[in-house]
Amino acid sequence: MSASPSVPDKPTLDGLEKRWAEHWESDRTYRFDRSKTRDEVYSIDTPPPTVSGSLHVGHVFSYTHTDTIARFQRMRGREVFYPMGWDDNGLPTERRVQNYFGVRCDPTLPYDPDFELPESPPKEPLPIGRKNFVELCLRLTGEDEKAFEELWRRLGLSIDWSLTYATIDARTQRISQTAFLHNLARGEAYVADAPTLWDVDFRTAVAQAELEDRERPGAYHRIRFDGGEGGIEIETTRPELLPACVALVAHPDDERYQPLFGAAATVPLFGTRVPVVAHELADPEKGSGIAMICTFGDTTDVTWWRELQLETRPVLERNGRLADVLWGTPGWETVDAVAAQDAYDQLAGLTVRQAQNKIVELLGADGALIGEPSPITHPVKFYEKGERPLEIVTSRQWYLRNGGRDDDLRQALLGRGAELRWFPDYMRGRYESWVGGLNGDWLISRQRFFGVPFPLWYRLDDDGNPDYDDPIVPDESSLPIDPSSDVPSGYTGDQRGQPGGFIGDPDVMDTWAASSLTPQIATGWIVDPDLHERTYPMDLRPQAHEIIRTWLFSTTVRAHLESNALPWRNAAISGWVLDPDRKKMSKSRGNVVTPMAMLDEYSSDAVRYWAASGRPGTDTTCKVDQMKIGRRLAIKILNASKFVLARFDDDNSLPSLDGATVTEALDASVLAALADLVDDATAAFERYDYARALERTESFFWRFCDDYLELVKGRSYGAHGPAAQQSANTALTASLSVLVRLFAPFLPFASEEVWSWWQDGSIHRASWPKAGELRTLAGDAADPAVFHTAGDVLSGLRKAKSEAKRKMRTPITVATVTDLPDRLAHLALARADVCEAGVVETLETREGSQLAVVATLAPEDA
RNA sequence: GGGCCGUUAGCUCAGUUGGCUAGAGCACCUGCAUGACGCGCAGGGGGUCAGGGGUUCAAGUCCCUUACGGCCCACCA
Repeated sequence: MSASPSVPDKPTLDGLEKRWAEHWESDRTYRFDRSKTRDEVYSIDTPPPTVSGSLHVGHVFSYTHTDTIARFQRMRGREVFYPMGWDDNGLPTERRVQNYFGVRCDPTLPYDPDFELPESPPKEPLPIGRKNFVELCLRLTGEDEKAFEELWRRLGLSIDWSLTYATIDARTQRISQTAFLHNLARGEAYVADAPTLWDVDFRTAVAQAELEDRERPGAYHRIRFDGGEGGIEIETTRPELLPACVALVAHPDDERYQPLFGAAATVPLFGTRVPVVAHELADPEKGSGIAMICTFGDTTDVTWWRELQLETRPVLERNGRLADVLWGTPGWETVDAVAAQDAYDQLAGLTVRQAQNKIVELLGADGALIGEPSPITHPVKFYEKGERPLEIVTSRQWYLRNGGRDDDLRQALLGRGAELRWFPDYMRGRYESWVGGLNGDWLISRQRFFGVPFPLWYRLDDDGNPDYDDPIVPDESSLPIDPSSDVPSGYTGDQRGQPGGFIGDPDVMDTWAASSLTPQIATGWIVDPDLHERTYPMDLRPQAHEIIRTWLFSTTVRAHLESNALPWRNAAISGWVLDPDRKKMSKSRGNVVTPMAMLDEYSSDAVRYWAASGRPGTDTTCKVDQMKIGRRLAIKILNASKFVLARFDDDNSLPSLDGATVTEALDASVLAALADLVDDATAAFERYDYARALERTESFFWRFCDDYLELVKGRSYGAHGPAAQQSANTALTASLSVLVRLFAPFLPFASEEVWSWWQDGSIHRASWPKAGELRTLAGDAADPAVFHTAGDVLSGLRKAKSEAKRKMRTPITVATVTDLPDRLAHLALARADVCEAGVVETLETREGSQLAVVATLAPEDA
């Protein structure tokens, strides 16, 4: 502590971010000390933001929450391991690269090391090889990542930037491929040729976790099949799949259809003979009570097809159009191949939507359509990033066991959810309902390009057909590899694609398959065992609630399979930021404010204040009012600190707190109240309730300024002699030190600024305040009630002046305070300060049932 | 269909084991140049704690129920 603080004449928030961000960087304030051992470390599994565009205010919100926790733990003495990652692989980046550069990936093309982009983007997308495409992805994400880092530094995240990773970098690829090969060796990863949900625009399979329902218009079409007595009428929303019909199904107990079970019906237009079957998933209440099963209209069709062992008649191609079909050939038997072909040829090549219109026309002409289609709206499954409804196609895909088809594993993973500490606790329910509702294993392969390749090759037989059952696996020490350019040992490059040679697996892993390993990636599993040992398993997974079913669950799966343990102990789930007010989104006020613009306008501390006011797990609206309040709070801290410190100069130096005592009851009281605050804020932080810690601290701080500073102002300048002055100054400096440290996790810039006026080193490496030390300084007799009572009485005195519309320094000739005896006793202990602050000449007290203040003001004159 | 969260002042929200007369900020109104702060200070008005029922000496707080808002899961012919 320096003897005379250097306080600026006009404290300001302007320029603090830039100045302190540079200091923290050059001083390595947030650099992780890797000599620390696991028990001394607090490690955070930072969510890697998707790098495909820009960060929005929602990112600022949740990353601030984590940063307050990081700063709290650092001040408590833990060595905080707080890396940043970039989620740059995956579809969003691919889509952006295609649009930005005017290219498309054609994985059959070879790598062109001399490739250069044309001067201007070509009209037709330029086909380029996978490696060239990936290089463009890296170029674009590299630029975004720079902008992201700048924003995070400006916001004041206490990240150690030397630890940054990306989900496409070599380390991630090596770890992802290694983990996959372990899964494969243990039988947890397997390949299957099966119906899967398919996005026809992205032309890739998608996983259950990436689905969402959207309400879409549709229509029930009532269609008559020949069969039974007078035909069988079904209702369907997908008449275009009629050529793919393989059976009709009704509930086994449905008396209307029991006579038909085992009989055959004839599909209109196409003349296919299909069986009538029974299954309990058929709902007698729905439609006509009997449904057609197609390969495949929805996931229930898949269930029926599998459980009833029905035929397969796929009509949909992977591009979402109806395939060519030769009727009368095996699998496409019909009572009239010419008529079937005639009808079908009008559908082939059409999109689903076009085919639906056409078939309605054909059915109408045929007489098989009963009545008009009746419009409905119904939920339809979409890929969360997709634009057209998902279809179901049969394809060869990699799966990872996640409990969806194995109850023992499902129970084990539910157990992991129970073991994890959730903040807020009710978020655990989302995990449980998701795991409980899984209906299949995790489909991890994607027919895309910018991702981690499957590290596998397949042998080609003499006819050039691949053997998928016995892949060629690389040595782990050679990872990462790209099977589309690397060659398996024992082969030469010119054997690629040749009979007797090999091919590489063409797919990449789902983006979640890489990001499910962030705890391993961040801590250097297999690539940096020393770091891993010091930081894993991690302490905290902070994330938003909508990715519990994806990121949180998949990370739990990977750690459970690899290490048979949780990857972290705590999960802090943050809410979302809602649009400020849709109605007010007018052009006048430039509604879509970028985070950087908000930081510019209100200051980083102000924006952090808004973010930290959002309680854990709670969705919060983006309120600039709240930022203004934060800005005022930060300015108030500067000014109050200036007030406290400005009285100390070379002649009147800062009191040392070592061995100091306070002699005045009011001073002891405020320190005791402050000790309670420290307990409260610490307990709140320990349960990840940063919002409560902030609210309590803020609330105390305003009362501290309004009441305590006013009460001791005169005394601290010597109005009651040197001993009383010393007591005030000791309490003032101790309080300031504690309050600024309590604010440090929230307002890192203003608190660091204030700290620098009178302390050495960064406040962010200073120790978190200790209630016990405050209580020792306050002494055993200290009672927070003295401060509270004195403040209440002072308010009463002010009220008298305010109601008389007189200035606050107006003298009061006689003040009479009525109150309960014990409160009068408290008042007596602070009597001189109350009179000083209220400018009271004579103070009389009377016992009563509650506080009342009557004041006679000095006459008004010139 | 199953479950979770919420509903407190005009607005945004505190109110943790039930306990004096339900709080804060914003907005509004009235004042005030005061040894830091006018981006300030002092004060004021404003609430049937969503509705109903119950437990209790005592309920914003616990239980039941209804309504509304949001979310998760399941179903989706």
